[in-house]
Amino acid sequence: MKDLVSRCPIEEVMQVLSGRWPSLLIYYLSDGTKRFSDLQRDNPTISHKMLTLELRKLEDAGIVRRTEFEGYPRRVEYDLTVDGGRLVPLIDALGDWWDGVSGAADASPSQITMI
Amino acid sequence: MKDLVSRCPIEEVMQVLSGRWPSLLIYYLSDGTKRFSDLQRDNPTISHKMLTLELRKLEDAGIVRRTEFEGYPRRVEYDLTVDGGRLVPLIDALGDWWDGVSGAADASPSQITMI
DNA sequence: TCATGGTTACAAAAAGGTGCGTAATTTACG
DNA sequence: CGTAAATTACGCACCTTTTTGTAACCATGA
Repeated sequence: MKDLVSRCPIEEVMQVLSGRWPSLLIYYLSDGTKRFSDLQRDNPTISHKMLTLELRKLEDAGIVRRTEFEGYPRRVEYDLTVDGGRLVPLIDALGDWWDGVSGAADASPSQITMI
Repeated sequence: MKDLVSRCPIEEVMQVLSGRWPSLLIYYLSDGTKRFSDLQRDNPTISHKMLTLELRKLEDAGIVRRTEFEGYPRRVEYDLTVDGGRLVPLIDALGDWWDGVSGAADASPSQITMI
């Protein structure tokens, strides 16, 4: 994990968090341990391919822990690592920030200023 | 701006911040007002096209303000809006979090637990 | 003609969806 | 009793869609 190549940590985090799913999966997992099928139910529009790929990516980044149990049918559980847990409030803060962004700001669209 | 469709603010922010460039551009702009060509210099690997597209997206999101000046050759300045400025510490926090993520965590890769 | 900040059209690359196959055991059925 | 189906979490191949890169073109006025 954390084998991304970049000088800038911000560039690296965004590499992990970019896209539609990572933050959502982290959000759902902040709820507690989930199985693959739980996450599928939580988000019905994600394909099973994407779900595995994204979970793998989050695991590699050290955000999610994957635990496989012996038995049949197969059982795999996912939960946030400690680091992953620490990420949650930061993502929440982004959501709050967005809520605070003035939607009425389009009062000044690309103005032309002369000097 | 802010005409994204989603119930979840987190999904919406990520729609804006996802990708390689948004956070970088915000970072460079947190430095102060920049011109198009300054941003090109700041990030030599972004294509001309991407730079305009990304700046446009950030402008639409209310993060970046674009100001066009009369004169020749043409002059356009970009800077962060107040909202954009408030976003900077949040992005920084993500970077700091990433720095703190234990890279040694691959000690426990996809363990198999039996019951 | 140059520089600045774009736009547009086309091509390449990356992301994403769909459907099939698989493992190993239990349950269901004739 | 023999066997077929169901179950869960994927991997893989193929195909479509989206994103991004490349390059060319445009306007301005000194």
